[in-house]
Amino acid sequence: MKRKGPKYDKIIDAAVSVIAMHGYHQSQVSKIAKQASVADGTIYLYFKNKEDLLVSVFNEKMGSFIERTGEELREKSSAIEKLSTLIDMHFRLLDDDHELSIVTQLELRQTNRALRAKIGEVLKRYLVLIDIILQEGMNEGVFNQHMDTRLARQMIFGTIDETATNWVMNDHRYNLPKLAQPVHQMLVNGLSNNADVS
Amino acid sequence: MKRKGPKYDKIIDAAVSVIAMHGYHQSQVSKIAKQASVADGTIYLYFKNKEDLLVSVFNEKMGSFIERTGEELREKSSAIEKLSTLIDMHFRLLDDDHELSIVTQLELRQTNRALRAKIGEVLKRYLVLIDIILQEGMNEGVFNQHMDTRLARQMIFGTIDETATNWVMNDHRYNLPKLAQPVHQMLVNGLSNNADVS
Amino acid sequence: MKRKGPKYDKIIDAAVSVIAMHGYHQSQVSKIAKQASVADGTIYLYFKNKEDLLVSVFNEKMGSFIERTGEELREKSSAIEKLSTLIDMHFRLLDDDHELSIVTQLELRQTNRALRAKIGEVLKRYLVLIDIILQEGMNEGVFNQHMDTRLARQMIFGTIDETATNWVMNDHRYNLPKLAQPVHQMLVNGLSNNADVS
Amino acid sequence: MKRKGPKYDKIIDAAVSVIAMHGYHQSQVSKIAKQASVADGTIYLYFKNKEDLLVSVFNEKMGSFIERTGEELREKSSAIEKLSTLIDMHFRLLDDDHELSIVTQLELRQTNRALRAKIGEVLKRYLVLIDIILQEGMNEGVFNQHMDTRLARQMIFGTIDETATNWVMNDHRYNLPKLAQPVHQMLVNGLSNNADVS
DNA sequence: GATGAATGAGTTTTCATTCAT
DNA sequence: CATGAATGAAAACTCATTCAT
Repeated sequence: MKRKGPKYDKIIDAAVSVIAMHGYHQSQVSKIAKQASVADGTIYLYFKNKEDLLVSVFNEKMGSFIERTGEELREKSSAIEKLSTLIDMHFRLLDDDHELSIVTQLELRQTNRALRAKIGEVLKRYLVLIDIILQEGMNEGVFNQHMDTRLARQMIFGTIDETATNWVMNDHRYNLPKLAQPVHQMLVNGLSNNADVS
Repeated sequence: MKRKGPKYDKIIDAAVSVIAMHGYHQSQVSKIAKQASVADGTIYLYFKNKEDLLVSVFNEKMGSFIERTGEELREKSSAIEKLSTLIDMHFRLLDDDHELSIVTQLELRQTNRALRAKIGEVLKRYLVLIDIILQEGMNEGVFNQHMDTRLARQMIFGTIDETATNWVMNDHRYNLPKLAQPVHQMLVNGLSNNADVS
Repeated sequence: MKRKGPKYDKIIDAAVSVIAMHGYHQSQVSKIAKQASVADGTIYLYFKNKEDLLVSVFNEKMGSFIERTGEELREKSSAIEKLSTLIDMHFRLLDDDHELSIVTQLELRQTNRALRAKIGEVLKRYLVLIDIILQEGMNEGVFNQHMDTRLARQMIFGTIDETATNWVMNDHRYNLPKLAQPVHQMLVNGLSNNADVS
Repeated sequence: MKRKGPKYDKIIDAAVSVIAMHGYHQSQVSKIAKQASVADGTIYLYFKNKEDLLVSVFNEKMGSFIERTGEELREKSSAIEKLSTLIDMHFRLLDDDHELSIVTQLELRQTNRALRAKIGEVLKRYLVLIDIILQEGMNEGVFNQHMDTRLARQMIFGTIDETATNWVMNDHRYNLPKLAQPVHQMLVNGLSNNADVS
């Protein structure tokens, strides 16, 4: 099981392309192999099976993103800034690669529970970043110290994810990164009409 | 295509049961038929095809829920109360039928885009309810009058949905309806440490 | 098993219509029943099963034709005249009812061997008429007395049938009865350049 | 879609065998695959679908026959000889492969119109051979120059086909090739009692 | 007699994976 | 390392026929 090499990357990229173009259910291994200019059997030299390939797609693309995000966050001093950065980077990641956005927001969701469980494993590292921000904000005193952090995390992730998914389902018709700031503001201040804080 | 009768309901309920128990991809028509104690062919007297059955499952269960919710909201006088009611009813619907919650939060998502598009049609009527609440709250002056209502709707739905999905993925281990109040509070006031608590 | 009554005829006619319009493989019992304005089950009061219905269609339509032809032939005095009459009546039968021509020449052939065997039974009575003409012509001395009558019968029937089938496959675009005379001439004199013309 | 290779031929031959033995409607793909000693899926490496396989059966068997016949005819100098050769080769083809004769004369006819249309395409090349003979005979002056060549072609083909079909339906009980000469004689001279010419 | 709701057997085709070369 | 031909399991849907009313 080679996990590196030029063909490994070619297969990953081919998978994103094919899934984005033809949809998850029309993305046969043979189609991905042809797009990657390798033989069907070659895919099995690099991936245990199709599920492993799909998890790897998510892992490769999101894994490095999560790391970069973590690094970026460390450079910000306040929780408010960190949350803003997280949303901004998330939206820009998807805007920078529309194919990837289709794959992660739409296609990779129509998979069986086992695959989504493994994807969930990767996502956990992202959710940890959110938890850290929340904790920090509460320590700083800028976030409500009585809130349920699990709920807060679900609100943050659910809002970002729903916003991104709607953008993809609307064929990327509007500018997603521009929404980072208002989304951030809304998460921090909620719906209510209070004196602005952000 | 008979759309009523005792067998119609029996098949709908059997589909929910089978999908919740065995998962979407292991829910063959013959399995649903057996669970409903009808012949395979009988299903096709009531539904055009398997996709039609699945859409109908969602429609039957969510359609009446959306109506009931709309009626309930009309009895509440403020946007705050209405939002609170919406979240509460949503969580109680899922808590009242754990099988249904598995089906709507997990299994019915791993379907092709065509099916999800039809499910989306039904959901739109739910999102309209949210929009009405938002508009009302802005008119009342309790919601921020400068906010992007589309984003606000995505925050509300995304948060509710993510919260519900996490609850299902944690095997309904904790009490979901109890989360309605804190979720509502968080949506209204955001993460920030405001003095006031709605 | 009622073999008479107004519904019997209505079902037979409905079958011809439906088969001509939708083709053999799209002619379900329920479609024929609807066209005949009876319930599906009613068909089974008049016919043992679908095969029995189809054989009856052929029988009803061809049976009386064969009888009429036999009577007509008896009024002709020479074998030449009789052959001419046979071809003429055959072509006019099909021309008088285009739906029937589609059913007998195209649709009823794509059936299983059992059904075609039963249709063959009906046809035998027609072939007997041909045999009688041949025998008579040989006795009269106008037909070649050394010929194999089975072959002659196959030539006559094969030619008539092939001519009719081609006409149907060409959407009845030309006048079939007009071909009776030249077909007759060709069967009697063959391809060769004889001086005499019957 | 590989169209050559040893398995291609094995599948074609297996199809003829299975159809001849079990009949068209009892010739499932899996039965043909088993007979050919390949997996079911292998058939779809060589044929687009079952219909494509069946058309290919006809094409492979009749296509080369039509070519051989065309070549043979070119070596004959007179239309009379050519017609004689055509009939003779046709009957010998069927007599050489009884299984094939069952398939082409009986089983392949009980197919839907789409399939028969494609088979008709192949047959057209055979009918062209007949047309050439007819034209030549008319030019030579041995065939009636006033005859309708389309009718003549239908008489020739209808007679040959009907003769062959009857032979198959009589379980090949008599010698078909021996009938070539009398059939030829009858086509040329017709039924009438003229001085022999052939 | 007439109805029509219900039955349930039966088949083509796809595609992830293997393994001989 | 790489290939790609071959494998074979698995499932939605149709429709002739029945029988309780």
